[in-house]
Amino acid sequence: MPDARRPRRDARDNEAKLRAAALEIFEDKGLDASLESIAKAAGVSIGTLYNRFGSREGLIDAVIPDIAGARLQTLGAEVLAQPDPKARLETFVRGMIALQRQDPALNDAILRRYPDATALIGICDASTALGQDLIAQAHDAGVLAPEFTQADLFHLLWLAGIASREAHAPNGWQHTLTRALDNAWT
Amino acid sequence: MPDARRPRRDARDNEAKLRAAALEIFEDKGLDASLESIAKAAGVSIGTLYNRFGSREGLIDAVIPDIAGARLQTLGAEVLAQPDPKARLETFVRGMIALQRQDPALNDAILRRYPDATALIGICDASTALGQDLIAQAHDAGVLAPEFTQADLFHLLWLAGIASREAHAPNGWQHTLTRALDNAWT
DNA sequence: ACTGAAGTTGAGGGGTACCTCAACATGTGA
DNA sequence: TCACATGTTGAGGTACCCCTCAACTTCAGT
Repeated sequence: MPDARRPRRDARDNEAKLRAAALEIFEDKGLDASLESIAKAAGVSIGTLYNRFGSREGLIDAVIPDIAGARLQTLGAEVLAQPDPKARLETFVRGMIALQRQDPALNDAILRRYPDATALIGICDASTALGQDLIAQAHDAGVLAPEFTQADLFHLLWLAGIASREAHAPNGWQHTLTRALDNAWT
Repeated sequence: MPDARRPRRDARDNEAKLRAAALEIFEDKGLDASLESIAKAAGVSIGTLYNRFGSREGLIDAVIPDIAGARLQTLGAEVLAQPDPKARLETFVRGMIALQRQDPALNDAILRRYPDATALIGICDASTALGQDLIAQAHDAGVLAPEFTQADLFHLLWLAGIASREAHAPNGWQHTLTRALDNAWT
């Protein structure tokens, strides 16, 4: 009787191949990339993808939280390295927009397009919490207008997210969004 | 021999039914609505739709320019009724955003998602030209920061457009965008 | 080597949408 | 009335994509 607890080696190999292919394709095309294209890129059948990960959300959660967590942690460190609340909030906003622009997968994550990818959502919630902290600190320091709330921050990043998703996006919209932030400092 | 120049009555009737259905569905779902759903709503086969209009662009051009032209003309009149360049530009921006929000078809038009719908594009170009005039007048009057260019106006309205297209859009993003405009007055 | 559990496969059923075209229907002038 | 130009129809081909499952293959313990 085979050991019921360890997966077979071919299963582990296929899982690894699928993870690698999924990471590449998700980062290139976004989290709504065709699962069949991922299976094909992994050199494995679509049935195996479903065997290993169960669903798109399962695959997302197996692949994206690591990279998303690392990126957000890096940004968090940059933010904390700033000398004052204003610089911290500004670094956070610009950093988030940059992440959204350069990585369709992370952008979809931040937009919460797959709410059932619970591990990923958890990481995004952490970044939202960081944003709220930074808003509160800026308010406490008196450098941010009281009318600029966490909802405004949310809308700013949400706009950046959907703008980033547009294939034929014009350049320069970031300027328009950060202008909105510029207007909020006291 | 039948008169070669006048279409048959059933053809005209079907065309009218298709126009009515297309207008309703385009305004409800946007210009990318399923053509089959339009044919079905018109009580006509999909083949007839293609017979009468040739393509999605043909149907769009047969149906949308009228309504789009009327709406933009109304907005233009409102704009001209304003007493000063600043109020005119602000009325224009808020009016455009309102149009984009309330009518998915007009929004798709303004985003130029169907560049081959030439009649419609012509009308949108006219509204762009109006925007440019208003920017220039505001600059001349010295009420608008020189750094706020027509490109900024374009980005503002483009962001409003793509935000309006999101089905699960949060409310309040308009505030974020108009904050960007607020920041541009001298 | 053998065997049974574990794993893989990919055709196939379901769905959406586009567009075509051969067969059929009808309006209209003579 | 009738012929035929004009017009309608919708099944069917194409192209995506999702997800399943019965048949097949392979791993690994004995």
